[in-house]
Amino acid sequence: MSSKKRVRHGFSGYEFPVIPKAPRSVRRRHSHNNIDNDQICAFELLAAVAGELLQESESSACSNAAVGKDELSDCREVVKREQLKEDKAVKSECFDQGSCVESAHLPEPAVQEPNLKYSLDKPYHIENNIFHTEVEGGSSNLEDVCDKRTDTGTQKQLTDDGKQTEDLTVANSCSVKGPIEKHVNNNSAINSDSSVQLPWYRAVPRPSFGKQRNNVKLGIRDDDENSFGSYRHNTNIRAFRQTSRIGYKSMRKMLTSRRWKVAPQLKAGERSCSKYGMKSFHRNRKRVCALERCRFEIPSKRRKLCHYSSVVAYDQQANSKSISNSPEKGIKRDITGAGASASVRNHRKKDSNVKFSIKSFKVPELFIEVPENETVGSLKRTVMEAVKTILGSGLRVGMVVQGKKVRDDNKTLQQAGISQSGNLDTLGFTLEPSSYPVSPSLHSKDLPALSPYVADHELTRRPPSPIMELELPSSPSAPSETRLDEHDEDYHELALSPTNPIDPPTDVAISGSRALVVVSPLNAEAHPVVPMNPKNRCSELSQRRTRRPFSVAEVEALVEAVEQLGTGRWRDVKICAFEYADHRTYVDVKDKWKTLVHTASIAPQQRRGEPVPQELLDRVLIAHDYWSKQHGKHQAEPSKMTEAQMQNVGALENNNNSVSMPSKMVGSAI
DNA sequence: CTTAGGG
DNA sequence: CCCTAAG
Repeated sequence: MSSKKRVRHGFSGYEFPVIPKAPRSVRRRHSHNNIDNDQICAFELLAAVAGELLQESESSACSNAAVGKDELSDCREVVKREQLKEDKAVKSECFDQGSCVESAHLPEPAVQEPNLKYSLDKPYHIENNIFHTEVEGGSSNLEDVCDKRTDTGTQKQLTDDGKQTEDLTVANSCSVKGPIEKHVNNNSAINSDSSVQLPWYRAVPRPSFGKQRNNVKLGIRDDDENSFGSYRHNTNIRAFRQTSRIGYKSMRKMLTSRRWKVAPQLKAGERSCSKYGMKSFHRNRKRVCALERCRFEIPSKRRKLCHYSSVVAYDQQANSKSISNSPEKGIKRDITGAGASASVRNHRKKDSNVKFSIKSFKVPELFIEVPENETVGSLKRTVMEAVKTILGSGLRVGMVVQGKKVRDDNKTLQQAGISQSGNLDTLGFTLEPSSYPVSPSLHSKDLPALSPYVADHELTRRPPSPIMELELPSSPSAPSETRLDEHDEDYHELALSPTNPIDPPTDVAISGSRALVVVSPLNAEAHPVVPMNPKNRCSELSQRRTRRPFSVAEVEALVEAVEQLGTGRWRDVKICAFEYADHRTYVDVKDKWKTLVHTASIAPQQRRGEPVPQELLDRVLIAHDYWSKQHGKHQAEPSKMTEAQMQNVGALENNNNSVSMPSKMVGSAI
């Protein structure tokens, strides 16, 4: 553990941020009371949750438990073989799509200890992915594994640490989803085949330097757009740029592109897996292992969706089911006549019951760090601790209907849009830290990331040091928070938007988040595990980014930037005017300019939203006009509007090259 | 990745 | 704001 500390410090300035940036919208830190998890059997907890949700379910846990074991076992075998066979292709595939998913399927909540342990041990991504087929033993060193990986030659050359990381990254690309879906209790309208499912974790060792190279950081997190992969690319590609802070977003796109490039490489048959595979999987209740899982992800560009628990609706009669809330749109519809599946019959509360089964819950993301020379066995234990921690630290259930969080607990299901009419396929559940005070208003805010772990993702824009330090497991309650706050302010969106008051503090959440750092007291080798708060992304869904109207100040900054840079260099304009406003991308800026031009050209009565001073609009038109002409003409010199031009109250309709600008002062902005 | 435009 | 074709 002490080594951890050392390492983190080692990653000073030169290092990259530890945690990827958060989704564009909804960036918040979350609290997570460090309810000194009394080792609450996570699964018991889940069982409880499931129990609540399953209105009439008389758990068929016992049976499931037994079944689960077998299936897991089988699945694992299959995975292994499959991986051996299709190794390479799949690996890159999975990686490219950025969804190195791995999930440990934990049998039904009521599972007994032995089984529990078993299932946890087996399907771990670490084993199935990182170590792939080359490592069997539980005592191998991560380092060794790395070497082996690179030796296979299937990955990129090991030229430096970064590369090595990549290798590892690629290696752990496959996922396993061992669906355990045994419906034992046929009498129950609601089949509680619930199972705990770890997210499609992906473990990505972080690059390291010099002495620190002995540590491997595994960002094990919920498969999502915010991948360490993104982070890594980001740093590699743009580290040299001051503007790397916006890299995340860019990367996201890049990854998307890569995914698309990969998809076509699949064989026709494989490609269709996304639908066919899933379909058959759910329909036939067959096991789906790593490879398939990977493929499912490929066509999906909907990664933004969180991994909600899968909900299966049942039609007691037909015994048909449909999985719902599949992150992958398109799949969901294919499953079956989803509507029918939710139909309810013969019930006392005639036609008013909603029946469904929660197939599985996904565990929030985890952040793990272990030394490179860590043993596999130890890492497994670490992960186990992480799981236990996250499950035992207090969870509550969140519900999502049609992509939206249902926060009002007082609503009836009907009011929430849940009825037996068949829309259950839009229903999803999430597990969230129960200590986190949900505030709808706060949720959509773009809060500064104060906590390295919970805030996750958004940190790429900041120097890494503070993050590193905060990872110190030994300082869960350290004053680091304050530091972060201060630090954050420096990097937070500049005071460019007076209309965007500093987001309300979320003390509870913030302070609580730090408690996420957990040091297992049970295992000497255990390492700090930090469950990443799932809330962030889960609440975000795949919705478009939250709308952020440009404030007048921002508009002014934009206008000024355009006046100087022109309308063809949006990236520069963005950097110039919104350097610290991470939520503004150059595309946003460009779009805004577009609308500004439009706004400026229409009657004031037709304008909507916060009125923009006519003065600014005038400047918009002028600048727009100016740059338009510049382009058509001698584009030899990308000259910016000179002072002279700006000072000149010239005619906008100049035919010749001498386009001039009015006397609006450029430097008066802000 | 950036731009430029349509949606 | 999103998505994408182009560059």
